[in-house]
Amino acid sequence: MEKNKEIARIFEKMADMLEFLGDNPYRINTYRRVAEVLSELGEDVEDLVRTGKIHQIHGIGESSIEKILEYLHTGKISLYEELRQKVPEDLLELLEVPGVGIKTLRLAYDRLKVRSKDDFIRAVKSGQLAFLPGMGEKKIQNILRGLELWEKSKERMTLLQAYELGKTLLKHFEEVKDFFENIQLAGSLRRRKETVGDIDLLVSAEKQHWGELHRHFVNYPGAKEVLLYGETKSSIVTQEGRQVDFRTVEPIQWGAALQYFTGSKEHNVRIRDIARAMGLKISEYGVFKADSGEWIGGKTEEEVYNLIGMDWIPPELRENAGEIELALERKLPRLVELRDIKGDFHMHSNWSDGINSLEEMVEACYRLSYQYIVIGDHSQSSRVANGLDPAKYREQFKLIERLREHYEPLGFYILRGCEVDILPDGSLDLPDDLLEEFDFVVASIHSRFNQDNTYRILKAMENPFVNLIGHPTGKAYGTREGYPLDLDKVIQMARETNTALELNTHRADLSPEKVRKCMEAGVTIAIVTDAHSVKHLSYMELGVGLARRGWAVPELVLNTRDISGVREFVESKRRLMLSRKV
DNA sequence: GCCGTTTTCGGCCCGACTGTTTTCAGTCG
Repeated sequence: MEKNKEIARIFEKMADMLEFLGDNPYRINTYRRVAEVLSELGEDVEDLVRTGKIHQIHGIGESSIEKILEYLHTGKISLYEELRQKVPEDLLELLEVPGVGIKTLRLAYDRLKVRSKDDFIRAVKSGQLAFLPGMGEKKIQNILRGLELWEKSKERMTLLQAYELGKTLLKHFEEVKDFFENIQLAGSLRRRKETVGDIDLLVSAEKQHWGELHRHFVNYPGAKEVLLYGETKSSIVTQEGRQVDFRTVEPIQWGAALQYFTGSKEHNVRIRDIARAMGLKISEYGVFKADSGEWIGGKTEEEVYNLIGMDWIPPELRENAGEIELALERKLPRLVELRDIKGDFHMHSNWSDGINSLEEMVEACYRLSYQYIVIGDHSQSSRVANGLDPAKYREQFKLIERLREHYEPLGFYILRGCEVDILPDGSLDLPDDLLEEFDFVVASIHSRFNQDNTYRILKAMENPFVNLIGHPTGKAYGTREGYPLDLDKVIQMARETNTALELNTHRADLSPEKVRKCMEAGVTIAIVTDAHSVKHLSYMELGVGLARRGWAVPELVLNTRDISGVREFVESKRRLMLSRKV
């Protein structure tokens, strides 16, 4: 799948370069679309070429196939090489900076002879850019703030990026699986922190294989640079500029090492304190008696925790935020687990802005052994997302009806759903008589964030047919802060109206702290992928991790209910709200 | 550059917000 990513990246860059040169916007758009399709494709592009299936991929035409073939044969795309002669590639990296677009870069290029990233940053900071037309005080401030944010976002990756990179690394080690016993991603990725600084990869193996394992690690195809290459510890920097630390330990040290490298630091400090008070010493090599230095355990994490008189603590809770006290009392809650999840409530098909067809999404969820799914395409006012009008939804109902005939006998239920826009005044983008026909309704704010968002969401929750508020705070990982909102009021209303709040894996919204607030208030959450392709469906595991980080228990996670439980959830709200009306 | 039960040529990329403006350009989702 590495090739898919490489080619997608080149198409993305070509689109940027063509835009810089003022090329046909539709052509540019097409290149972006090709990049998107390639990176979301569930199959290896080389396989698709071999089987000829590449010709059936929607959005990739003859001209693009030619370029793909050229790349597969020669490792290059001549158009890209030509463009690199005309456009300073390095400058275009700044498109990632919020508030900086292609026109601004072009303007600086033409008028200030800016040719590189550093040139541009200098031009902003020295005040030169401010002399150009359309560049007022506020715009300059905006760009400066954008640059700051951009620098910061480069330091840490989002959990999603870390997760993907981690999975690729694990796959890389499958080739040498005979040489080790255990392998795990540790660190903040294992704790499911929303942002991750670097990746920690830990392996237990017999000492004689360590050399081979480290050699395999530094030969990871995605490595750009080897920082460190030793017998127990090696580090690389990936193409994307991410550091990965790799460590080998002996099988008998596995639990202690995993505990040590998972952190957090604050958690481990407390753990070692408690051990010391018991006359013990914990290190990455095991648990020892402090006086004699005798090894007494550490093969598993459970053993480490049990030896100091507490229950094993789920990694997501290891922040010294009350988990240690509860583990000592053996009163930790039973957190939601991936195997509890029986369905997904929020996903898109190519009826709106998804990549895959509805049929493909359905089949993929069936294969995940879910019991039910909700198709939730965008509603009409989300024009960018190609939102559906009532007639389109009714057309989709017919398709769902047909699919049900096949899947329901297999015990798999397709629920009619939508992601309906909450309009600026808090009303919904679809009429009640249509909403009533859905089996499950997600309502979200997508635009006009400067309105009274709290009021909008409260009002939406009063609708008897709205079951879930989509990405309730508007936050998206490190990149977007979220709109102004009184979440406490939203939580209170959610409880009063039997409405669930969404934990959106795609955006990491709700954040774990906010999940915890919901749990304390007894409000039900739903963990959803908001999948726009088949591939995204697999991120459920991450969503569960984020929920666990928010101390989520299965009783308050809607996806742990079976189909009749979900139907009861929907029905009970309708009954409740209608009874209030009379 | 891609696509097609209204089209094999002519659509596709819409609308809000912000900041710079006095009628609009750039960015973003």
